[in-house]
Amino acid sequence: MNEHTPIRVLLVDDHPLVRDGISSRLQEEPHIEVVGQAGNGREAIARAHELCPDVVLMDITMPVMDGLEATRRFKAELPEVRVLILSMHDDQEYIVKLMHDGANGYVLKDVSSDELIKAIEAVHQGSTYFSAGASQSLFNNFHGRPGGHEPVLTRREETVLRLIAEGQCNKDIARSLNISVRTVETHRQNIKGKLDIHTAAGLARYAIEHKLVAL
Amino acid sequence: MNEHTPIRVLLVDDHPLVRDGISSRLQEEPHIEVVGQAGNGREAIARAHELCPDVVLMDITMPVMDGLEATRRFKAELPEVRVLILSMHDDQEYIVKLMHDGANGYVLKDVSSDELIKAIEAVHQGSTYFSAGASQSLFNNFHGRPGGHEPVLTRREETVLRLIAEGQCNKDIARSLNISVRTVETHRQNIKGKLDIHTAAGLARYAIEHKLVAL
DNA sequence: ATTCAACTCCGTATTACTGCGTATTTTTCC
DNA sequence: GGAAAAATACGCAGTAATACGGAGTTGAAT
Repeated sequence: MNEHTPIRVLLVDDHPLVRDGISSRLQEEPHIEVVGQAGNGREAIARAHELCPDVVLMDITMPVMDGLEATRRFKAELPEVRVLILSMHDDQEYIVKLMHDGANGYVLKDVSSDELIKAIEAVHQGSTYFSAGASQSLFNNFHGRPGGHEPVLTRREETVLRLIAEGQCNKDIARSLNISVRTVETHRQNIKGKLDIHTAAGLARYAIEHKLVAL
Repeated sequence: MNEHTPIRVLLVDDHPLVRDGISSRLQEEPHIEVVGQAGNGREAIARAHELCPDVVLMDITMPVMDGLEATRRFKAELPEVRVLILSMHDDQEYIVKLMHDGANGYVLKDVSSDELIKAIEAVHQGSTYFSAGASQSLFNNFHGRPGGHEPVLTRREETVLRLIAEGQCNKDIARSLNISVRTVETHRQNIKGKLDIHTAAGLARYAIEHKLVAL
């Protein structure tokens, strides 16, 4: 990297304390300059237009506009800006979506600040950076199970699962979907078989975890 | 506060990056010294025994041992240590529980680092500190509903609910808690009565919604 | 036209859970 | 120390869900 012009970083996280902290740590590095901060995606884009940062270090979960949407906007409006995602969640689904939307790297919040700095340098140079946990996830997802070990539910099964997770009993579900209770039972059985989950509560948990239902 | 002996702070958060950041920021204050860090509650207690910090700055959600349990342990084993909770969630239930367990303050992660420093100073002096959002919550909780329309589960019921939401069946729960299946059934019954929820899936949903279980 | 997966429905036997009741022992609190 | 709340335990009739099994229909693949 160029020692004479520091890497200009825009910090985006909805927690000022976390921003302040990371900012404070990054300022210790002479070749990195935190040129601004933002508390959500919309702010981030506005500030980026003013500040022309090299790298945007962005959290995913934020109010107003989250990291996913913001990444899309960045790639549309300011494609020259490198987007480095900083997330708490080692979540394949997120990672895949984000990379698809043009993010240049993904770093878990449980890395050291040294590794974060390496990541910033890497994406600034044009590389793509994944922290250890994240790349592991991706690898598993793409290569580990070609057929997809993730049991995939059919559309109908997913619908039924959603209703179960909403707290409806089989009778209610049958009425909702205009099918017989027996059919609902069969779906339920098949779902449990596929997911290897054997209680209704477990199914609800699964559904929420996989974002089939909102809370 | 005494300018000659800095406030000794132990930083507890499961994200090294967040720890590093906050640590870096706190070190800028001459009257505060970060004497150590820990990644979960158990580590925190071990380190506290070695380091004798004045203030423990602790996250709630952590692996191995979370902030709630850790706070209880601190108050039992090291009552002279002041515990300042640092949380992302402006959640009445958490706050009430924590204060009951002896925490000395509660700061949301969306405060500025300046306010965090004030909070550390306050609890070190023996005061109790709430960040703006948190105290607002408490106020609402105590005054808004005198009778308390929110159905409150007992500790045991909460435990049972947690296990249900984790997908265990009554038999498993009974074994886990060393009580009879009938008793679990009774708890389940009482929980459903209090919450007016009538399916296991609904209970799981409730538990997740109210952060009794992690996903 | 055949094949396949998804969706639908059912029988039977078993197990799990519900709803309602009661009762004893701890804990907690004043 | 005594009242109140919580936790524990049990009975029992009834309902819901599970775990097996089998089977007919439909629509898309092509």
